[in-house]
Amino acid sequence: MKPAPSSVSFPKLEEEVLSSWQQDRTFWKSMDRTKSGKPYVFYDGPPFATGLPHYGHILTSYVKDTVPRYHTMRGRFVDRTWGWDCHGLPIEYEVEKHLAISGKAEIQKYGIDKFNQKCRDIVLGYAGEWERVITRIGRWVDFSRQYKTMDLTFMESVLWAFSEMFGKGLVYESPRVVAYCNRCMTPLSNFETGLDDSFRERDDMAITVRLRDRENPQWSYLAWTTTPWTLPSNLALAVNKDIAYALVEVAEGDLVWLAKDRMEAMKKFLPEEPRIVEERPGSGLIGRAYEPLFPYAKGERTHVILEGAFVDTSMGTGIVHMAPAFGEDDYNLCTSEGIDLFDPVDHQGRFTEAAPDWQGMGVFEANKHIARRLRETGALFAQENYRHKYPHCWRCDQPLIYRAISSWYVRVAQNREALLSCNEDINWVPAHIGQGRFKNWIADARDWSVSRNRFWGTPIPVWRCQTCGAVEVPGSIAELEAKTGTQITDLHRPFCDELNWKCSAQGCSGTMQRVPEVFDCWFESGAMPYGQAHYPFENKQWFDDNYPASFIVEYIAQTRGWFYTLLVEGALLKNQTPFTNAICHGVVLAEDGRKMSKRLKNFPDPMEVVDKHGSDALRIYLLSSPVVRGQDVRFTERDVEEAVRRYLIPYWNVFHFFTSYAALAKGYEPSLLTSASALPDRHILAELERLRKTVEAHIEAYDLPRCYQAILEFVETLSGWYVRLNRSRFWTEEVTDDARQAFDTLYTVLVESSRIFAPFIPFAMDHIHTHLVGSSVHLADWPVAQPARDDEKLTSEIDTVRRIIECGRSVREKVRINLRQPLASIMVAGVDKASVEPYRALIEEQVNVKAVEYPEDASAFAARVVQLDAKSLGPLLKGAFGPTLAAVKKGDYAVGDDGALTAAGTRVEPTHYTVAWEALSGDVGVAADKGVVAGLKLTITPELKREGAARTLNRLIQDQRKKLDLAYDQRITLGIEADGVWKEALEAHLGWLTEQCLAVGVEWKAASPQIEVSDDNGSLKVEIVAQ
RNA sequence: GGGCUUGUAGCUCAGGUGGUUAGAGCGCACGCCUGAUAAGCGUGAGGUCGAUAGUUCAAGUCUAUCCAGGCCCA
Repeated sequence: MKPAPSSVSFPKLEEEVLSSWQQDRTFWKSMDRTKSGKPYVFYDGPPFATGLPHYGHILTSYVKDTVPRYHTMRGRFVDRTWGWDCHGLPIEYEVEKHLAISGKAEIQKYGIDKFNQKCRDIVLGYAGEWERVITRIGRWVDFSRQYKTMDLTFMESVLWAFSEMFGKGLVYESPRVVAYCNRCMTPLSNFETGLDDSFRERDDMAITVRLRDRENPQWSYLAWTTTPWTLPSNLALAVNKDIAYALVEVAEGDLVWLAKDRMEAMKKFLPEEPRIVEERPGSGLIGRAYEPLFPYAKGERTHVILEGAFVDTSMGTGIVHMAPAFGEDDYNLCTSEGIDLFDPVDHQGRFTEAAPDWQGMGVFEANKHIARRLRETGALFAQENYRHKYPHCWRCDQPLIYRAISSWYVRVAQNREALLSCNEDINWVPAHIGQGRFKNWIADARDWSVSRNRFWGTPIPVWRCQTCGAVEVPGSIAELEAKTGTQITDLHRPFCDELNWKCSAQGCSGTMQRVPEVFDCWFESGAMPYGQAHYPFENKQWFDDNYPASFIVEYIAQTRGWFYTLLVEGALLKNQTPFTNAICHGVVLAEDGRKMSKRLKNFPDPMEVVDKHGSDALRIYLLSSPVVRGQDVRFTERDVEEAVRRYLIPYWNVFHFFTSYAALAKGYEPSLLTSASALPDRHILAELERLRKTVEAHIEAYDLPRCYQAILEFVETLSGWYVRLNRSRFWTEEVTDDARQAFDTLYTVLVESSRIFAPFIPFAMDHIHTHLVGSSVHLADWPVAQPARDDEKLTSEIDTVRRIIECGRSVREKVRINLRQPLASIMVAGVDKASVEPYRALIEEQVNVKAVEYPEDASAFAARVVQLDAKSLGPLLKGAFGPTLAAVKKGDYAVGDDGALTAAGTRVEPTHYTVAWEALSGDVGVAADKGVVAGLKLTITPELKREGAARTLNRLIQDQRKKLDLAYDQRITLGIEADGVWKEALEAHLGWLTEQCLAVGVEWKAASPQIEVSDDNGSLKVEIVAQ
């Protein structure tokens, strides 16, 4: 056994372990040795490679590494392939920036083929950086078999998924109101409009218009809007049936309706003392028809008052103008009422010939012209400036509009029950996600718009006959090739757009042409289980055998993202949840509690933290924090350092201790043992067994913080208790039976605990395990259960002994009697003598007392306290329990001959109380801890005083030896001049002292002393001469 | 406005099924260096458990309301 260095740089150690992993192909070996094991399937959500990995990715990666490492050690085959998300607007935006172009028109002018090629060129731009970072932090994942969402095989599986859904009648095309950028000529996803800064203050013109009732020319309805340009598209008004509306006289014979609650807000446009002619609830207005403001829109059921539950009185007039082409509520309400859209605005946001008065005019420009026209016709009731938050395009900064755009939908809403039932099969960590946020989200899931009017993505595989409108949705490349007779090597636009074939409808000679849209990249990530396996074109059996996955992990926002899209596609395609366990982690915030921001530089670079403290420390810090329970965490470098100090260093020191002394012990060859006979050895093995059980239970429940807590407690017991107390057993060159057992015990504990720690602290544990055993810990099996090591009695006895010792230390600290000063005895109460007695010598040594006593009558240092058994007595006594407890606490009770206790007039049977002890208050010589009371006899007899002085003298000499830089085995002679207690101490303990400090001779003269003391003990001079 | 979530020591956090005296680390104070470890060890001070009301013999824990923060939805 080679001795390990006493200290180590963990980042450097990690680099060495990394290179050994690389050299020995350790990851591949671990896959190889489990390849016949039962698969443990985990799905890896693909990230975009357009930016560098940040703490969130690193956190997710740690979880994605730790859990599979554990299951690998349990013999499961955990395939881990990397994936990349390649498609979508973020990539397109990067390319637009790069090419200095913006918007669909410019992209089309530039050429879709060239544009998409650029996307392909940059999409893996940071892939190398990612691989470097992921590798450095110690995540094992196969980069050589990575899947990409832009692979032909992946895209084919996406086609299959969509076509499958189409075949089940789960797909339809429909307009929907979305945020739209006139300049980029594309809708924006809610992800994009949700970006910081996209909602900004903007001043708009808010106008209130009057719309005249068709039957009663005296009546008008007041409607308020901040988008006058939508008024030419007005098709209806909406009121809330429960709100009170007032008919107010504004001039002779001129009556207007508005919500009564809004009169105050509108008062400057109303007469000073408005006369309410009539009041009605909204239900009394529903169905009335009014005169259109503009003559453009024609329709049968248009220009009537509808009921809108969304109408409230927080702004406007309580009567809402409905332009179904330009508002979500408007659209939903009007379509449900059978009113068709009227959309006189083109893709660039300009009025078309459908609104001839404004044709060619941009909508924002049109606002003031429309207002002027309305003023001229008398329809303008009021006009104000209105400052509000308004969404802007995050790319070109133009204000967005809301408009109905045709889109392809997956029917989610009508399948909510299926989603909910799938959700019941998922174990969520934390559990509230599954019953709260996620469940609520799917409980009112809406149909999912899966198409985007863009370029870089998997094409929506819908071909439509240009003549008769027939639709075909091919679900495979083979099908497409058969129809077109061309070989397909790329499905991206524009190649897929060029694929046509003759319509097969009877009597139709039209051409089947693909619709222009591509998929929302979320549809592709939700199809990841199929795409990565190229299901069902390949790996069909494997997939069917291994669906659903056991485990996935992502951050909490993905309840609306990947968690959701996976579930939707799994439920619709497989009628089964795609994953059965999900860890939902929180967000890593900056130390100041805000989001991490590169601009603010409020966080340290992750790789610098890794270089400084190591990846193990970062992993420990993150995975032991509440962030893996779905809460947010404020990143603190201090706490990463703390992980090094609390976990790594103490464990390393134990390792160093073992290897150093094992190297000195002649002929010692370490071997693993299953059990030991010596008490301390049995104890630490019992603790080891408990550790294994605890960690196993928690990791199986996907509770990572509790695993780390168990690890920490074990490290503390091993280092602070077992090694500290058993050191002397290892100081031997001769390997006695006891020494061998101590060595083998510690060896066993180190080997097995390093295996238990391995998934959680993979670098350091591999180094240590390899040093001890000669092979990687990640190629080892998880330790098997050792029920024989279990010993609850022993562990609880040791707990008591530790308490006694701590009480002793506490007393000494309080009364300022140094541990070097021996005392006569420690008196103990509140413990079972028989279970403590075996540890008598240990207590005496640790507390530095001559005896341990268990006085029959402990009243000298401890007070009797009766402890009522609240759990059994409470329900029995009910209301009498409180007073009884209070009386007992005051000491106001009596115990009868039969052992029954009476307090506050209540009789308590002996089975309902126990007697414990607490420290006698005011006695400084006593300390108590959880029922254990210990008192020290503080009287220092002259004899004890001499012994204490001798020990102090020894310390002084040893101190001086060190100052003189003497070797451990350097012999010395002492020159001493002493009087008082010092002298007495020397007389009594000279033999002991010379032995302790390796003195071969003593002279009672100190000509040039290095030590000079003068205190209560007298005066002392000591001279040390090396021999 | 609705949903979820958090509120426990100066700071960061633990606290199955209600039970008498609420725990840990950091920080702070004090003490301890010859035998694995000063990147260490020990001891101690520090808390009306966000507020109020309720249920109960008994509430940090259960219920309701409110206050404050976070995330999401509208």
